[in-house]
Amino acid sequence: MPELPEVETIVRDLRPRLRGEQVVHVRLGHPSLIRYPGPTAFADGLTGATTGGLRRRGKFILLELRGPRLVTGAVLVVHLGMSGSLCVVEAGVAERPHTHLALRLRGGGELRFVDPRRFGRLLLGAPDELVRLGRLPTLGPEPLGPGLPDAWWQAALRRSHRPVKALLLDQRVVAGCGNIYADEACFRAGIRPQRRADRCTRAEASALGRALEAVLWTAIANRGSSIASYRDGLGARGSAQRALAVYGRAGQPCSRCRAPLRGTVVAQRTTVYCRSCQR
DNA sequence: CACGACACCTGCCGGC
DNA sequence: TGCCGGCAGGTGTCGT
Repeated sequence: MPELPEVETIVRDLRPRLRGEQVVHVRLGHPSLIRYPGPTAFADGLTGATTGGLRRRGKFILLELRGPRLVTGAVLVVHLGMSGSLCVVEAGVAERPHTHLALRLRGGGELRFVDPRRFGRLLLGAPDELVRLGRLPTLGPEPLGPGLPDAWWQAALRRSHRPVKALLLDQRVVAGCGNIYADEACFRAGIRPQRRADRCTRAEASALGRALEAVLWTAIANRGSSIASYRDGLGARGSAQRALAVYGRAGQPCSRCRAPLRGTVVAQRTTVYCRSCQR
C-alpha cells in the first residue's frame, strides 16, 4: 500500500508534531512486528526517550531518538508493509483495532502504528548497526532528491536479464518504488513492464529514470494514493489515485490512445499496461 | 549469484 | 442476507 510518495507524505505531516517530544508511556500490540531488539528492550529503550528529526529512507520511516537506554544515533524504524498507517492523535482518542504501537507523548499526543495485516515492521537502534545485524536490508539509492543520472539507469538496466518491472520493484536497485509507481513509470516511459531490462536502449533507460521521478513527484504533490485503506499522517485519504494512468485500470481505455489497457502478471505482481503505447 | 515461487496476514468486494 | 473465493500498495526465505 504505501510506496515512496505515501511514506514521504506521512513523514512530512508528522515531522512538526514529533520534534522535541518526550515518550512518557509505551504500549505494544502484537509482538511479532517488533523485529529488533526483543519487545522488552524495545519498550524500555523508547520509554523516556526524546524525539528528534523524522526522515524517510526508501519505504522506511526513521524517527531520531535520544534516551538513557539508547545508543547514539538510535532511531525508531517503521515499515508500513501493505496495510500499515502511522499517525499522531490526542491521547484520549479511541484506539483503532490492530494498533501495534502507541507512544504517549508529554505534550498530550500519541503516536500510533496500526497494521491489520501485520506485514509491517518496527525496529529500534542505529541504522548502520541494524543493517550489519541483518535486521534491515541494504537499500539502493533514492530516486529523488537530486535524482539519479541517466548513466546510472543505463548501467542498472544493462546489468539485468529480469523484466524492467522486477528491477523497479527491487529495493536493492532503487529504494521506494512499489507496484503502483512501477506500472506508472513504465507507462510514462513507453516501456512494457515485462520487457527484459538489458534489451532496453540507453535512451529508454534514461526515459525510465525520468518517468519514475515524474510519477513519484506527482504523487507526492497529490499527497499519495488513496486506494483502499491508505491514510496520510493526518488520518485523511490521499488523492493521487485519480491521477494514476494505468494502475487499477485494466480494461479501461488508455488515456493516450484509447485502446483498452491490458492486465497481466509480471514479477508475481498485478500489472497493467497499454499494448500500443508501450513496447 | 540471480532469479522465480511462495509464504506471511486480515479485510473487502463481487458473485452466487 | 450470507458465505466463499479471490485479491490487495511488500518483502523474507527457500529452492533451482
